[in-house]
Amino acid sequence: MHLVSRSSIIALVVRDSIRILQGQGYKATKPRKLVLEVLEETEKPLSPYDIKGILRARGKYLNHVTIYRILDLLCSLNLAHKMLSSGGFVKCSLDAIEGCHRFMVCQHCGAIREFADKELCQEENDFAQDFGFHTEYHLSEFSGLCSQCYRK
Amino acid sequence: MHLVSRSSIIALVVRDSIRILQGQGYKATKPRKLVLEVLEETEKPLSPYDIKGILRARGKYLNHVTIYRILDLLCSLNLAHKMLSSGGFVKCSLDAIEGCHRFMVCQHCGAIREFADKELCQEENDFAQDFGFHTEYHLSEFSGLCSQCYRK
DNA sequence: TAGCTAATTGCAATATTATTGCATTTAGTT
DNA sequence: AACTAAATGCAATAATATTGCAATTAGCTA
Repeated sequence: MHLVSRSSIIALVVRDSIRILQGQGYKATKPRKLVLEVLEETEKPLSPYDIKGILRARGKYLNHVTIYRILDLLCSLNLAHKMLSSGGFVKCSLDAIEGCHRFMVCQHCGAIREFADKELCQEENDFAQDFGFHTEYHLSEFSGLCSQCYRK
Repeated sequence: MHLVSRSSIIALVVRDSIRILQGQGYKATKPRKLVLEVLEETEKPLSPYDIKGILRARGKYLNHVTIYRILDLLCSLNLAHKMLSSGGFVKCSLDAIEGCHRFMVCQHCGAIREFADKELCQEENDFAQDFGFHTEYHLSEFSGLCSQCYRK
């Protein structure tokens, strides 16, 4: 039961991200909106050329250089992340805890989900601290099966 | 105070890794020993071409294709890992817990260290389980400053 | 709303990284 | 020493990433 449509959620999240960009002095350009939309819709790690292909299939053309630069920007602002497993990029959830990003990647359907957990995050930081290591940010990637794929 | 020399430790670790390879039916070839040595000595994430360069500087030549294939093999056996931050490869410590690898990467000196912690690992898996996610393995990467670089 | 300007994008050229099929070599065995 | 499957090297190619500069555009300002 959905109270709001998927597409309206996407539009909302994209708008939020754009607002963050603007808040940092970056412009709300068409290419940036397009890349954010694709990342938000797809929910799977995408390479720059994946994104280019998806957009082209919709009749939208973006130069690959532009996509590289947009992804760099999004990552620098923690609005996107580069995944280890695939090398692809994913959109971060906006409520992710600063400096701590935890992803689960389903080996079967490829879907990724991001989770924020303050406690676990703190514990990990403490753990590092015990080794005299001062953590700036950390990234955790789980690989396995999501609940739906596990049942099959 | 070192009771054993650094180089003898490296030799030992390399030999252990080679033994694991042989145990799985893979041959103990010169190129594989060379790549393992470099990874073990360097303690920093290295790209295939980094490895090629280091070896060439020592008068050893390996084709880059060979290095790619060796790194693939090592990763598939959990003897090496590809790091998120740099995309470079690092040697895994042999005592790392099955399915759970935790690295700390110093942003200043670039050194990486792997840590195994059964409890933290279990906690993370439980956390995933709560979301209905069944973890096959996970990888955690801390980025920050090591104790030495922090003091400066 | 037109015009201005810095930021952003597109383009072309190039560099870097990765992959493939096949001939040659080598480790581990007999 | 000879054999054989496995591993490496080579050449060609594909895919991915980067750079400098010209053209365009978003967000201002008048």
